[in-house]
Amino acid sequence: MMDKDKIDKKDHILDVAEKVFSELGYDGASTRMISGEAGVNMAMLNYYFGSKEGLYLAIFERKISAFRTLLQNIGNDDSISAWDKMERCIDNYVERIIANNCFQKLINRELTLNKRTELTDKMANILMTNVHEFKKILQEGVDKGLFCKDIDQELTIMVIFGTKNYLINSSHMSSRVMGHDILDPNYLETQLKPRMKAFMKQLLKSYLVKQ
Amino acid sequence: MMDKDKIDKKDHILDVAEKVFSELGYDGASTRMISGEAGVNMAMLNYYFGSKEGLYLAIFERKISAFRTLLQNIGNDDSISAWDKMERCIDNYVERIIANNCFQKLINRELTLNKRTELTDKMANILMTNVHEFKKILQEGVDKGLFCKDIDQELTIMVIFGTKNYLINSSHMSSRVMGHDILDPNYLETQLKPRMKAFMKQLLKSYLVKQ
DNA sequence: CAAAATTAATCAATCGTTTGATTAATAAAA
DNA sequence: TTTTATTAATCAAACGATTGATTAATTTTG
Repeated sequence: MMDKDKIDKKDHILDVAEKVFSELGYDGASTRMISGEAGVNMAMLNYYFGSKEGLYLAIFERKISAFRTLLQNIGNDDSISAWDKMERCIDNYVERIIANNCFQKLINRELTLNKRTELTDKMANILMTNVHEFKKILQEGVDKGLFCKDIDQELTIMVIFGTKNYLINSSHMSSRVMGHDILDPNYLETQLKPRMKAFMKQLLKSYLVKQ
Repeated sequence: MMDKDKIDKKDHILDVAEKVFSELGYDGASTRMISGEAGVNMAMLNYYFGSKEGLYLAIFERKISAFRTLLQNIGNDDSISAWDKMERCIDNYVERIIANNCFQKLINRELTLNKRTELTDKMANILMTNVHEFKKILQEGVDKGLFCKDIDQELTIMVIFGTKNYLINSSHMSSRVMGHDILDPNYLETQLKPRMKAFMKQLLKSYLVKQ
C-alpha cells in the first residue's frame, strides 16, 4: 500500500471519528463503532493511534495548525480601525465556525465536563489564543477612544463564544428557536451565516462603539 | 423506617446523581460511582428508579415544577414597560441559573448530543417555555415602539441563553477568560452575578431600545 | 524474502442489571 | 397485647454484554 493511501486511510478514520465523537461524546463513542463506520478493523485504531485517547488527540492535532494562521491575519493589520478589525474578526469567526461545526461540537463537548485533564487543558490553551486575539482588538478600541471605556471585555467575549456555541452545539434548542433545522447545511450556509454575521456586528457595534 | 427518611434518601440519591451526571455526563457516570458517592447499595438505584435512565429522568421531574411558576410571574405584569420586564427577566434568569448551575449543566450536557430521544424532546419542551416568555416581551417592546423594529428576536434569545450557557457549562474556558474560578460559589455570588446582570442589561438595552 | 499492514480471535475489566437472601417495619390475627 | 403474616428496604453476589486493548496469524507491499 502506498503512503498516499495510508495517509488517506488515517485521514478517513479521523474524519469518521470526529463525526462519531461529536455526536455521541467521548464515552458514548466506542472504538468498535468508529472502526465499523470507517470500514476498518478495530485493531487499526490502536495500530495507528495507540489508544482511544490517542485517536481523540490526533483529531485535534490535525486542526490546530489551521487555527493560528487565521488568527494572525486578523488584528495585525494596522491599516484599519479597531471596529473594522472586529467586523472582519466576526466574519471570519462565523465563517470558520460553520465550516467546522463538527469539530466545534467535539471540542466543547469535553470542555463542558468538570474534570480537568491534560486533554482539556490542551484544548483550553488552543481556544485561549482566540480569546486573546479578540481581547487585543477590544483593548485597542478602548485605548484609541473608539470604544466606550467602560465595556466589559471578558463578558463581551463570552457573548461571542457563547452565542456561537449555543447555536452550533445545542442544535435541539437552536433549531426550535430559529424555526429551521440547524443541522441543514443549506440553511446554515445561505441563511444563518449572513444573518449571524449581521446580527453580531449590529449587537456589538451598539454596545462597543461610542455614539 | 419512616416515609420522611425514605423521601430524604431518594432525594439524597437524586442530589448526588445530579452532581455526578453533570460532572461526568450520562455515559461517564457509572451506577457504581453514583451509589458509592451516595453511600447506598448499587441495587437501590434500580429499586427506586427502575434503571439508570429512570434515575436520570427522575432528576428532571423533580425540577420541572419550579420552572413554570417563575416564568409566569415575569411578563404577565401589565404595570411595567417591556424593557422593565426584560430587566426583571434578566435578573431572575441570572439568579436562577446560578442557583441551579449544577442542573443547568445536566440539561445542556445531553442537549448537545445530536441524537434525538424522548428525553431530549422533553427537555427542549421545558426550555422552550423560557424562550416564548422572552419572545413575548421582545414582541411587546417592538409593538409598543419601545424597541427597534428591526431587531433579531431569535438571535437575541440565543445571546441570552448562549452567554449564560458558556459561562456556567464551559467552566474551563470561562474561568480562564474571567480570571477567576467559575466554580467558586463565593465568586459566583458576590462578583459574577451582579456583573452578569449589569452587563446583560447594558448590552441588550443598547441593542434593543430606541435611542 | 523481509517489513508493514490487516485481520480474526481473545483478553481482563467494567458496564448496567438482576437475583436470592436477609433485615426492618408494618399490618393482621389471635 | 402477643403472635403471626406481609410488605418494604437493603445487601452481597453474580449475570450477560460491552468496553478498550492485545495477541498471533495472515495478507500485502516493497
